[in-house]
Amino acid sequence: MFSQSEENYIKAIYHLAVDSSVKGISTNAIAKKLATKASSVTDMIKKLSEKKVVVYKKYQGVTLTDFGKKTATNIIRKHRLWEVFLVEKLNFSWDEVHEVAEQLEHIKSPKLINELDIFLGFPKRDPHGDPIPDSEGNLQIIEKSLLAVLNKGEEGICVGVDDTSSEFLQFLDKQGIALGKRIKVIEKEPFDGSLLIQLDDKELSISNKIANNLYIQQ
Amino acid sequence: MFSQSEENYIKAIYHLAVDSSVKGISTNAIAKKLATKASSVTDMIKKLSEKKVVVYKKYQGVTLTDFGKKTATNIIRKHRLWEVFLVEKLNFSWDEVHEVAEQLEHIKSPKLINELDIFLGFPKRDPHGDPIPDSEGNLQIIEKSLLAVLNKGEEGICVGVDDTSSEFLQFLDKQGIALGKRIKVIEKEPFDGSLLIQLDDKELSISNKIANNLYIQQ
DNA sequence: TATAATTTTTAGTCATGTCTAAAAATCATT
DNA sequence: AATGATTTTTAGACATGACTAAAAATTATA
Repeated sequence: MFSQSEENYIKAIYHLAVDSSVKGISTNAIAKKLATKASSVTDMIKKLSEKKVVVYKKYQGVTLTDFGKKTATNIIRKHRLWEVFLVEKLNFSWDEVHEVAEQLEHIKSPKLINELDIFLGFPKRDPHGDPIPDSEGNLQIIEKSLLAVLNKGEEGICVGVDDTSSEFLQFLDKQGIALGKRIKVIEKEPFDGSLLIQLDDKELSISNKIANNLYIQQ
Repeated sequence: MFSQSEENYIKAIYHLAVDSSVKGISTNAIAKKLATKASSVTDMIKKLSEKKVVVYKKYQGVTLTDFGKKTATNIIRKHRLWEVFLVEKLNFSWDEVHEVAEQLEHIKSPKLINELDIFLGFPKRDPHGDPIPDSEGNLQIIEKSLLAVLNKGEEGICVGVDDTSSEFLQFLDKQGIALGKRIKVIEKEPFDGSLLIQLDDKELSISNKIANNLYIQQ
């Protein structure tokens, strides 16, 4: 069993490893992600290393063991299932769920999470479009691309977001952009990278920054 | 905001105060309830006293302030709503809910608990028959009596249990005794206080110990 | 390849919440 | 009221997880 603190470190290391694709995750990167100090990270890493969650060599960064990865995906599974519950059953909007799911993900009860999965009908994605690992910790990989890489005339379905800040998610709500929506690139502005897109029956101009935070499945 | 530990102490003091009806709750009683040592209790009590949750005078025991009582009923509200959720939505049996609800009750999110209340249809009782406080912390008092005090020929509806141990609850399940069931006393055995009761269409003999842990509404 | 800059680790401290052992206060008994 | 038993508190220690400041190692730069 892991403490909440340990679980937060495991999750942070997993996420950093996934989207940095570097072997060793640096102490500083973890510290930044968890808004803590590098010295605290070193301490925790030593403990996680003793518990066989990570492989650690001084000054070399850390890597999750298979056991560590499994632990991480289990926490992520819980986090994402709770997010689905909050949005679908308790009327949370997608920008409100994260903070509460951060707490709920630490509840210890295998029965709880499996029954929740059943109750929700085995959802495959969380409200931000991220895949939910199965109870074995397997996570389906989704081929997706940033809206920003589409060329004029191409289109796709909105399947996820990169940035999950409240500001961004509320902006998307306001513009009517949601998971499952079909988006077509009408025009690409070379000057600032902004896009003119078609959404439902209306045309909409969105900045390059927005287009770099929206995932599309073609 | 209170830590989980603080919340557990507040809840323990509240429960002890309710069913002991003595002014000051003793250090030893709290220690026993929380399976901790008296010295730890003294330490925590000092902290809670500084936070205006309890009134404390050395060697005199503690009493919850109004603020403390409100805090306690709020935690109990969360605990019992989660119990309802687990039983009604996630197929938990009433002897399985306590441990998980002990964890869930510490989740901090007013929206979460109010939406959960709505989602469950504003339940008035938890799976053990205990009343659920409203969002103001008000708790309806239910006039109920122990099955053991009924006389021969009297009857009532099962509205709650005193003992909530797995053994007891599983025993009740096995015997077909559940909340809402009508129970009639057919015979009272003076020798050992056991009862012959009518439940549905069958007669059943139960011990005095059982009868002293079942609440009836006449 | 030295030196500077950065990163990482170590050493020591602190807060929380626990414990044991001993001292102090209260309660019970005669 | 005095003695003994019990309860409660105090004092000091420990584990967890955080921090600061300084030392050590690595990386970057000249």
